[in-house]
Amino acid sequence: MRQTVKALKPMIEGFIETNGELSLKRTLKSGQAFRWRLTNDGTDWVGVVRNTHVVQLTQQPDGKHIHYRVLNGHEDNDHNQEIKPTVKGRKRLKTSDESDGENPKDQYFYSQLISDYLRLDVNLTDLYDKWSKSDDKFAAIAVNMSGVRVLRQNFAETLFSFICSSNNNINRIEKMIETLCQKYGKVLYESHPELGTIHSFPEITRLAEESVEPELKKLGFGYRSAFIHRSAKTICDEYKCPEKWSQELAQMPYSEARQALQRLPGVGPKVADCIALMALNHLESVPVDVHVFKIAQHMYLPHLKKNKSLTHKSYQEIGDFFRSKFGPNAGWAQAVLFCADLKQFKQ
DNA sequence: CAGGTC
DNA sequence: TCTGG
Repeated sequence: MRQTVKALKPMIEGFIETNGELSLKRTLKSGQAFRWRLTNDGTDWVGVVRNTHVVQLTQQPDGKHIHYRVLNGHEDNDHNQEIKPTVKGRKRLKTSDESDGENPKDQYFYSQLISDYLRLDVNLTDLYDKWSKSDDKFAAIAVNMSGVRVLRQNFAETLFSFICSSNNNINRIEKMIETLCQKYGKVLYESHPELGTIHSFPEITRLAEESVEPELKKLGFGYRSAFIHRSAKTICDEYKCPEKWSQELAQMPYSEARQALQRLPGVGPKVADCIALMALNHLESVPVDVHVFKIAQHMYLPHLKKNKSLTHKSYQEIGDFFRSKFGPNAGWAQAVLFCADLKQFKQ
């Protein structure tokens, strides 16, 4: 019964093996996702996976496992019909009164969900080795920058998050996205002791409503207010089913997807590349921001030092250089170098 | 000046 | 160019 499930507040948790190939801090707090928060005196990360599941992740002392806990129930969960709240203790054995197969099935579902989000299927050791062999500079940086992963994120959240990112800093981007979720998202989890009520990211159809632009202006979104509303409206008008469109963009060749994305207001080359890399599985996409521009100038392409700012031509040149150096997953290599360049990860 | 875009 | 440090 649904009421029973709600009342019992199912607690699903377990461990996922990472083979030492995941740094939660470097992955969740390196500016690709903006909604993960450190809680419990700096030990646990809390965020939203697949825009439905409020998940708490903890890096284990052995460095080779993460513990996960799904904090919210199963309202609006269309993946499973009914899940019995059988998991309480860690690695608890099944008791005789529990029906066979239910508990492992749930754990499998959630560990798969989280592993998919973190792209744990990708062997990061192999990638780091390959990139280090083809570039000494990368190798020198990578030894102190292990476990940087490119997340597999939602399309809509990535799109509107990076529209907000233009000419902006990470702190303010996080605040703006939180505002979007609180104002237009649905409640996923109520009254977290440190984070308060946790909301989903808004539906595109919600952001397409006429009232959104003036409301966002009032909330301090500046010129991004119009970009957000007009992009949402364009998607709803032209593509009807946003989910289907994102699947089509993922199927297209990278350059075509990039071109299609740039038809949206507020989406230029850099934002389009972020979406392609983080939400459409186009791992050859190399978003070139000021950080990557400086990295390219100092480490690889010294002739660009004469350029004061990024031009269309130098943008293309840097992306092509990364792809020629690091291959089909160049965007991921860029993410590692970018992470190393952020203030918070220096030394 | 901050992870650009029109 | 919006806006906050």
